[in-house]
Amino acid sequence: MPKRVSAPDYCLIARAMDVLGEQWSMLIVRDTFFGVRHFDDFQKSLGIARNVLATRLARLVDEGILSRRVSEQDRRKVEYRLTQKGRDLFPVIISLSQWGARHLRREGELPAFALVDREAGQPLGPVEVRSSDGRVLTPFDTQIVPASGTTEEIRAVIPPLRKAG
Amino acid sequence: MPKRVSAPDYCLIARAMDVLGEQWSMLIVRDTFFGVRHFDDFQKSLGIARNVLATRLARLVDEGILSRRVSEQDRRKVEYRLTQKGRDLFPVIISLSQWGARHLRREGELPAFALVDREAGQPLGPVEVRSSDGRVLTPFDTQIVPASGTTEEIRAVIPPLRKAG
DNA sequence: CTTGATAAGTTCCGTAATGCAACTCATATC
DNA sequence: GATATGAGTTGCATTACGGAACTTATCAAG
Repeated sequence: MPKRVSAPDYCLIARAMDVLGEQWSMLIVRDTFFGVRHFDDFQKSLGIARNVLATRLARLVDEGILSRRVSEQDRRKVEYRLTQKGRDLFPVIISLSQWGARHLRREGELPAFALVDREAGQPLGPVEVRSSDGRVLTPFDTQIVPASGTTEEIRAVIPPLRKAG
Repeated sequence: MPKRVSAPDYCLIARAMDVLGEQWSMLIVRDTFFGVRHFDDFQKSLGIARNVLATRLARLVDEGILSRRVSEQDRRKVEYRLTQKGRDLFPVIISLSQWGARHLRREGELPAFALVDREAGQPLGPVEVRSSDGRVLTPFDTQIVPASGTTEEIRAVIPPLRKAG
């Protein structure tokens, strides 16, 4: 019975982090995006303890992010794959990786691998937050509102963020 | 001296999760996006233990994601704010929240709050991964390549992902 | 200028999670 | 049959977390 991190009752980010915020979970998902399928490969790729890996994989399967199936060709092997729910984490993984590339790269360091668009063979564009009509938004361009309000009510509720800081 | 989760030496996602994968860190960042500034407010909002909160805030400041300054008006108060590095997590936070909205909402459940575009008062569009020329990409439309290769070399390196599964 | 309240942490300690190595168990290979 | 492989378990030492009480600095009131 794993300890749950927060009170994920109201906020969807909290609820998402309840699963993905467990140590190693996001990196296991990343590995599956990059084609890792098998227990021992995850273990070697991440250097994670085997018991913890077993716990994490079970949870990710339980949450419907990964599927688990025994290989037909070799019934010793178990294959973990992303479900659609798991694949929908694509923007999360890519935006994390792009944030890392912008802010965590040591001076002069070049990445060993890149993810490219298969069609053009080009690097991906930056993942951006947009309005429903396509304008790129910064945090300052957004505000939180009670979800039940109408648009008119909405604009009055929360004072604009100030850029001070 | 906090324990570091993985070997964050090569992969930028691993390095990002070295900070943000610590329990609570992402939720602290989320709170700052939504205007939380003060120690006790984080504590009440998250229900986190005070010692752990102190550790997390110190680490986030140390990593340059949050800034810490003593209030001019009341020198008892300390203000934590997002730095530019922290604000650049916007797409990560929003894509996480959208993933949660798609996959973690209980039946019939409506969110209490929504983030809207300030100008139009409308909900945000979905955060998407795009090619450099703007096409929306799924995981199947991408592949990993050694970063030093040319475009021509690149396309031969890794066999296309199969949609089987 | 003492008293009381507030804000931001710290300290202490019991409980829970992690890391590590060795072990099991089923299946495949020689 | 003997050995190897893959996917986990088990047991135990180490580390991190949760909770409550405590400290320190500052402010506001009388």
